[in-house]
Amino acid sequence: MIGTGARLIAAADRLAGQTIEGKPVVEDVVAGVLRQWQRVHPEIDLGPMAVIGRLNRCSALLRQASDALLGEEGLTRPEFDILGALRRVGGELTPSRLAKETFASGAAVTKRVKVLESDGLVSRRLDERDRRVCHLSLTDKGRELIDRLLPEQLALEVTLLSGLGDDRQAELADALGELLVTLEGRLGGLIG
Amino acid sequence: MIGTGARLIAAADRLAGQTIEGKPVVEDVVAGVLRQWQRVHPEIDLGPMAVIGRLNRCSALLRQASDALLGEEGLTRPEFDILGALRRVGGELTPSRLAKETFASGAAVTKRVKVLESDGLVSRRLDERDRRVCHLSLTDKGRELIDRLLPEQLALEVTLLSGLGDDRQAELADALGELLVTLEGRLGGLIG
DNA sequence: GCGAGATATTTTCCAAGTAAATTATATGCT
DNA sequence: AGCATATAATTTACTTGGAAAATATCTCGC
Repeated sequence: MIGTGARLIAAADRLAGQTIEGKPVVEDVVAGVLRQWQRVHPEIDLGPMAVIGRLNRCSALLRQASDALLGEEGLTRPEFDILGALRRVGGELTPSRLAKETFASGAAVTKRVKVLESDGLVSRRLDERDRRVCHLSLTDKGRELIDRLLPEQLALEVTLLSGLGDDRQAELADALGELLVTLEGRLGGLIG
Repeated sequence: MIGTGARLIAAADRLAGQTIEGKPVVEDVVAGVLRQWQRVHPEIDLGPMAVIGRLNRCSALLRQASDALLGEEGLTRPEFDILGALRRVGGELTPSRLAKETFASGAAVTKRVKVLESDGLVSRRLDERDRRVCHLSLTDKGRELIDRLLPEQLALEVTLLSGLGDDRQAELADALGELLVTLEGRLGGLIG
């Protein structure tokens, strides 16, 4: 039987280049929503919705696709994020630091780590100086898993993005980075 | 205690990517993540993560900001989405149609509508032909609320996006729309 | 007209997340 | 030293969302 991941990649492949002379054959769902609003409230400027509505929808669809891939491997996305954070920092993290790295609450990290520990993917070391603290790290099994999954995940993402040319992708990354800097500056203080 | 030292390390980490000439003086959080991965796996192409990581993070921050605004009005975002869908279609919707419009499960719609009905924002009309079906619409109170909230929401979004110039916003909307079309094509059918 | 199956909605049950409380420990002030 | 306060991690209590079951009704073919 063929896996969901393979099916996803096949589906994404089939989508690549579904344009005529650079213009989309069909408009995206947000365009329809914008048109509906325009009919009801012609006086309102819907510019922000054209950006943010699409951003949210793209995010949701991309997330669903990669959740499906991770699901085949028996991992949830938040668990994957924890393994990823531990891998990319290259050493140990405390639960609270891990919460910041993965933008999650402490309680959520506690629960996820408990599962990952019982799966033998993460191990815990107690701090000698400060007995409130513990240090989490990947086991060999955990490192092997994330090192196998990351390329799979990226390969799926490549196909998901392949409807856009490389230059367009770079443009997107650049604009989103610029936006993200201003959002972090504005909201980071307020939120976390 | 670990706090002071760890905080210094964290601060140093945050500064690590800053450069003085032409390059970004402040970078977004995803840039730091990419740098960490690059150190661990220099052979992997992280291009997709530069796009998708930022996309997801922008989406999360924007959502938090507008959730906060809606929270002040006593609404959740999913509830707002339901009111918005009913407003923009300009008439009635069945629960199942509403579920499709708001990308939610039928069960979630049932629960949300129950709350909105008890708040006097949504009303229900039974179909005479087909007694399985009902038709939902906004009450006057519901329409007034969404008509007051939508401009507030858009005004907030304008300020959130104001770090980008208008041309850059249009570029973003365009690129995201192109991406969204390809993602929806058959991925939407396959997954959602 | 009457089953068999299809469809619309709701309900049930469970998984997962958070805020707030709790526990345990460390730090700072006097 | 000793107590008030701060911090790290976990636990608890509660909320929300979805998948699947349940309910109610319709439609089609005979």
